Amino acid sequence: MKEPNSPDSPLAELCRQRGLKLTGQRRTIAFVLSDSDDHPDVEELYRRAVEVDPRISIATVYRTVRLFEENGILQRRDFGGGRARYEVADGDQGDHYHLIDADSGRVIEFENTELDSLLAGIVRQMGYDLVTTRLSVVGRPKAKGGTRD
Amino acid sequence: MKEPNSPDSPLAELCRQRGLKLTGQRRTIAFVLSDSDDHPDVEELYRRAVEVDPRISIATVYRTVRLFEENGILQRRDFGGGRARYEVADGDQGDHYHLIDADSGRVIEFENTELDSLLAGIVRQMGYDLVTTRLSVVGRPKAKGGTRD
DNA sequence: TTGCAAATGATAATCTTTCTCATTATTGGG
DNA sequence: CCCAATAATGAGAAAGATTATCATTTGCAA
Repeated sequence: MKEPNSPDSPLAELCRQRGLKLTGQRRTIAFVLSDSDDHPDVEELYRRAVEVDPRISIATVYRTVRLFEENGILQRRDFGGGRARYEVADGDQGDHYHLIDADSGRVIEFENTELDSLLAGIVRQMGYDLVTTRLSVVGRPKAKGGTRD
Repeated sequence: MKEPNSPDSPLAELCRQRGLKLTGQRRTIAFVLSDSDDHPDVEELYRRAVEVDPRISIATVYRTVRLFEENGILQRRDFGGGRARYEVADGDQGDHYHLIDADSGRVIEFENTELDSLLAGIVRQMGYDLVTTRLSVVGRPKAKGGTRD
C-alpha cells in the first residue's frame, strides 16, 4: 500500500482517475501544468519540466500533452505563431475565452455568461448542439492617457 | 497596348488598388480566389491555380497568399488539420463566423449582429478596441426524429 | 523599347510535430 | 517483495507545412 503523503498534483490525480498509467514523467508534466496559469507551448512546457526532472525528453512532452488532450485534461489552443499552446481544461462550468493584446501579444482570459448563452442559442437555431467554442478576439489597448507596454 | 476587355477579377482589381505589382501569377491566384466561396488551403489553391496556368509554382502561391493577407485582401483561418486555410476578407460590414460540423467537418458560415455588438462591448469594457474576432464553434447535428449512425 | 527592381521557380532549409525502435519503468499477480 | 508482461520513454529520424535562397524572368515606368 502507498501512504498518501506524496502529494500528487490535481492533474496527476485526474490522470490516475482516467486510468492512465502514472509514470514519473507524467507526474512531472502534470505538476508543471497544475502549477501554470498561462498558456505554454510544448517548448515552454519542456523547459519547465526539465527544471523538475532533467532526464525528461521533449518527445514525451509532446506525447503526454496529446494524451492529456485526448482525455479531456488539457485543451489545445491556437493563438497564432505556429505552435500549439495548452491550458488545463475547464471543469463543467462555463467556458472561458481569450482576448489577445495586439501590441504585446499577451493573452487575457475572460468569461461571459451572456456570450455563452447567445452562442448556444445561435448554434441550436442552426440545428446543432454546441460541442466546443473556439473564440479569441484580438484587441488594441484604448489609448487613454497613460501608455502601456 | 492592352484593351480593357480582359476582365480582371475583383481581387485582381483590389490588388492593383493596393499598389501591388499585378503579375500573371497574382492575377491567376486572385481569379481563383474570387471564384471560390469556400476555405481552401494552399495545396488546394495551388491545384486550382494550375488548372488556369500550369507554369505556376506552389512557392508563389504561398508567397501570394501571405502578401494578400498582409494587405487585408485575404484572411487566414485555422480549422485544425495543421494547414492554414484562406478566404476573401470581409468588407467593412460585419464579420462572419464559422460553425464546424463535428461529424462531417464541413464549415458553415454565419453572421449575427447581436454577437457582433456583444463582443465589441465586452472588449471595450476591458479597455480595448476590437481588431479581429476569431470564432469557430464546433457543433453536432441535433438528432431530430431519425437515427444517426 | 530598355533597364531596373521586384517576382518567380526550383529546391534547400526551417520549424513543429509525429514516428521508430531499442531500452526502461510500471503495475498486477504470485 | 520480485517477475514478467506490457506500456512508456529517449534519442533521433521522418513527415508535413511553410519560408528562405538564388539564379532567371517579368512587370512597369521613363
